[in-house]
Amino acid sequence: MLNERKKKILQIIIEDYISTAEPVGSRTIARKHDLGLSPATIRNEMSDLELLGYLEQPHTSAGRVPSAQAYRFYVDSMIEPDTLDDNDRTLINTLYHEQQRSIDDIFLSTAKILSQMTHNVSMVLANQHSVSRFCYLKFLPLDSNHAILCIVTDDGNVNNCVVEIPAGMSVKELEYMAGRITRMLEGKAVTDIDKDLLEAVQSAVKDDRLLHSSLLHVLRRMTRPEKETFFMGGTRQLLSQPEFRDMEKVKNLLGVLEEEKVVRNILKSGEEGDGLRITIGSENKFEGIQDCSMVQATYRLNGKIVGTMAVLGPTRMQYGKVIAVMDYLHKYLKTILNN
Amino acid sequence: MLNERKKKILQIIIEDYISTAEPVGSRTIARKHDLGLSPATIRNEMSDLELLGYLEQPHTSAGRVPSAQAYRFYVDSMIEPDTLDDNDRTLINTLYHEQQRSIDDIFLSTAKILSQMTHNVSMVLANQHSVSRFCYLKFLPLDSNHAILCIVTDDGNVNNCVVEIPAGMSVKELEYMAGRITRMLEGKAVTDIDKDLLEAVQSAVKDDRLLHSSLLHVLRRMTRPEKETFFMGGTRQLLSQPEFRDMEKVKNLLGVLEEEKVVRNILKSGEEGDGLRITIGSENKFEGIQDCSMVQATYRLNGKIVGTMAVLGPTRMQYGKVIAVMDYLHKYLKTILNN
DNA sequence: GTTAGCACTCTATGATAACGAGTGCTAACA
DNA sequence: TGTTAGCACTCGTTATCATAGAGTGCTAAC
Repeated sequence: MLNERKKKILQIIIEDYISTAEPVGSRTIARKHDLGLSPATIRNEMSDLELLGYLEQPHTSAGRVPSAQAYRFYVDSMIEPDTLDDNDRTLINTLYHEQQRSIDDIFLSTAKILSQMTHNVSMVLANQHSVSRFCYLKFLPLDSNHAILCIVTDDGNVNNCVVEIPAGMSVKELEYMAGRITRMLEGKAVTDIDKDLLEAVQSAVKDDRLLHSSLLHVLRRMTRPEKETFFMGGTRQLLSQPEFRDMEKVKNLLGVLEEEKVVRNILKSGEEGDGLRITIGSENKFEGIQDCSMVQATYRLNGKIVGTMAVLGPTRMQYGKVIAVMDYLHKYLKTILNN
Repeated sequence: MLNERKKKILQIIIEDYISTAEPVGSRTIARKHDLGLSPATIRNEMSDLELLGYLEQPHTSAGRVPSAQAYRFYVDSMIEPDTLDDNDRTLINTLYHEQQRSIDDIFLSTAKILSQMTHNVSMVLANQHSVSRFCYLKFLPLDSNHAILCIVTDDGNVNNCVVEIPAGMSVKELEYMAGRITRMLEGKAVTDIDKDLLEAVQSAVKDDRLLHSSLLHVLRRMTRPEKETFFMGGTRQLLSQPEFRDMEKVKNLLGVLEEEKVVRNILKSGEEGDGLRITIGSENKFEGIQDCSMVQATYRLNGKIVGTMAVLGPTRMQYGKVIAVMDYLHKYLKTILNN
């Protein structure tokens, strides 16, 4: 375990590096902070810290830079979340009140705030349907041989699909079939679709193949991940970060971020954890973002995931600030979502 | 008017610059192309072309670079669209057949192809509803005091919104009201909503304010631009272009592209023109993309706009190739959309 | 255990020179 | 009169070199 002095020095190095992006040297530390220690002493401590794996040297005559291990230690045991100052708070409030028509607008604002305040890429994934339940299935007439298959959920959503009315089938029969299927699905959560249920439904319409495939199509669409709204913003902010002065790095990262499916997966995989989840550098399993850090928060309503948001940036990230902003947004979202 | 020789030389310079991104000098031209002219003669012609506004010199001892005016002339009077080679054709076919479930998938593929084949940013805006017409309005029951207001259009779409059932209103009354409104809207195109119509509808429900505002909300949502699906891709490709080696430029452009609304506007404003529309450099009215060129194609079905796609890149763009790809995609989309 | 001192390392910076591609001009040529 | 060879000149790029500055590690003294 590190003694107090080593801890203190490590913390100074990390925080200095986070704010300047320059390797930190012993002289600088001695000058800037009144530790009552000479550069030489600090040098010795730094040498130890390097051996222990907390620091790295870009080259012999540069200062030292925190390792991923150092950030992990920092985040786990010595970080104290910033408190947002008044500027930040009013900025958040302004951005939120710009327009707050739909849920989507709210999440869009959230993403904007996140990237604007942390100068990193922000991502928000909102799973609006995770808590909804089936109400009933109904056919709405369209023209002489088409109808609209509608599945209504208790949150008031209508999932629909045009179907061809099987030749020789009367409206009555169609209604009867809708009633049968309704009874099977009624009250079930959309996330609870499973093989058994699908098979049961299949049996109810097995005499008509077209109808069956349409029905499955709607059911599947209701639960498939693309149904979740997704926002991302702030790629521009990244370019201002000194670590991305190298074009190759930017290209790599943008390549990943451009693939919406990949990003969705990254977010999905981080949902399991409860509350805040911080992934540093190579702790991340996904290719292309392994020299980045990610701070992710998942929101639950009655235990079910309703959304997740994340900030992605260089490992040299203002963890304290990011955590503070996320905390604040969390509370905000909670009250909004409860209405 | 330029004489043939000047034209020829201008064309060589433009095409050379497009492929190399380096200023073109008289010696290079003489060496690469067998014009039967010495560098000195070419130099004289280039000097003339510069005076006429077709060429620019980055600095005295560099070669010359085509001006926006030159590109305009090139595009208007001397370009011959490339023909796609077999590689390109099979690449397109492969990408299209990856998955073609929904209309959205098709447009997504289109955007991907565009950016991949032209190495530029691609944007696609699909207005799926522009040709649809009202069928009827219906209330679906939800719970004891809520219903779902549904507006069905003849393309089989259901636009819905949860409404509170006014206290003391019976199901019968609700159905009667739905009937009245249906008769007003029946057969009208969604794009034909105007003030008069809205006022007429208002009178039908004026005794209930909540219902009225919900109804307006749905009607408005059906026509508002955000309803149009939008895709963009290929920002990564841009970074490979030598003109974007300068970080500031990249930041500016990304800043614009990140604002989905702005990009939608840019696309919208180019829809008026028929067929292909090419905007070069400062011909573009939008800030931030004024040193870019844009090639845009708008698709119509029965005279109504159903979608528009565009390629955005540096003014030094392979216009011939871009046009060829767009032409090919146009035909492809036409046949698909007709089903 | 702490610190001053010193030699050493390595990057960044700036100056200088050489190079090369290109231009414009002039004079000669067909 | 249009074309071309020749030449001086310009200017960005590249290479080389010296220097300054920040930092390190080690040793010896406090």
